[in-house]
Amino acid sequence: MNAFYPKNGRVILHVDMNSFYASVEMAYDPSLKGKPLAIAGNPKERKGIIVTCSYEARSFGVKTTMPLWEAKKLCPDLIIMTPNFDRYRSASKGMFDILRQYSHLVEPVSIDEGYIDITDSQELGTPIEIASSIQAQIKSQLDLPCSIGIAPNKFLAKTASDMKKPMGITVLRKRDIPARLWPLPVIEMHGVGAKTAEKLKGIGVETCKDLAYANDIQLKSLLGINGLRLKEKANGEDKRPVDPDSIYDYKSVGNSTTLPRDTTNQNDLLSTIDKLCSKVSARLKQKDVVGTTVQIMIRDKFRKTITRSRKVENPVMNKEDLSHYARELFMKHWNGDPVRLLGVTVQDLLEKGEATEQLDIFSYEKEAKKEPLYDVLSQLQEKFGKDSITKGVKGKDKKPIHDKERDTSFNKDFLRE
DNA sequence: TCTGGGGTCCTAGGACCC
DNA sequence: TCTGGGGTCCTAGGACCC
Repeated sequence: MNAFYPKNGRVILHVDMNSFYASVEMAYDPSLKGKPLAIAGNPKERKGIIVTCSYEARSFGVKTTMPLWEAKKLCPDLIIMTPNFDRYRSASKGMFDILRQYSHLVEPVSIDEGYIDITDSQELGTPIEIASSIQAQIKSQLDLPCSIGIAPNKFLAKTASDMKKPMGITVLRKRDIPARLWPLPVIEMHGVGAKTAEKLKGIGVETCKDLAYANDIQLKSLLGINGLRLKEKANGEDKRPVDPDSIYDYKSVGNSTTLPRDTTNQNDLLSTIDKLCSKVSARLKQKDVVGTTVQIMIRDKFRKTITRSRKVENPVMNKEDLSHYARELFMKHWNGDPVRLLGVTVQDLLEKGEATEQLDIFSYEKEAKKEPLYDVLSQLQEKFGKDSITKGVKGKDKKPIHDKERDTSFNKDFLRE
């Protein structure tokens, strides 16, 4: 029995890579080390915002999501690179491979951060020894810095990893909460943004301590179920398990793009929709999933954004079907104003195997008639009623799609750190 | 001369059903 | 002749995160 582990309860680490994209570029080209570096999109395509920047750049006041021109004003010597996602994905895989050497309970939450449940890893050392070893290994093998939080649950571990950057290791125990969590303003909490912080201020809640003692009824009416969850977290309570399979549980797959300039040209807009559909379709195929809801997104020059979606009778995966629905939605809902951004997303995903299984009982018709599946299905729907066909592929009959054969590589394609 | 792109989760109203 | 109380599904929007 290791005295550093609790008799009951868990030990969770949260590993957070420091300014990940910028650090990967520095590892790739060490001459960049020590210099103000930013990863940003191309301003000529109106994508010139800072995605990540090095600590040297941050010392000039450069921040994530800041427009490039503003960053340059603050830091004229800023080195700017466009993202190399393949490098980041590969570094990410290396990082998670290292984490899995310490426990099989590793849950990636984004390309550059994840949780590890080391409750049953006592033979490897104390929690601090394990964290130090992970940090040292990531540094020596990948030349990348990270911060690690050690705590009895995910929320506290995440909070702890934020407390010391870069290359920090921070323990946050239950008994540390009054001194270390409660003084923080609520906006520092994971899950509290500007809007929620403003609402909370309205009922006199400004610090995490205020939140920890806030009135349940008031919180519920102000923020819904999330208000009560936030209060639990402010009290250091969080029962969510570390789930290694959560990355296989896709809810939606989508792509969007800001156009080089606002346009009302219908041909250009439709061909952009087609391109987005091709990308989404390729990703659906790669994940081997289909979806039953198609959604488009249209943003205008005032950045006002609308989404329009429809449930489709038959699961879509290929780009022709997807384009058909996406174009239809666009033509039905576009008001003719100049468009800044377009997006296409497929939701209500199912494993492809499962969806075809549901349809297999009708396959003799498909074979006999040699017609596209959707035509056959619409006929069957007329014959048997809508429910007889659609029930099996939607709603509660659907199984979550994480029962896949385990692929240990990190394959959720996040774009940002 | 501004504000990207990938997601998740929650809410709320209306349709519809029993 | 004026109307309840469940529930689910669909759609749209919003808050938040990295």
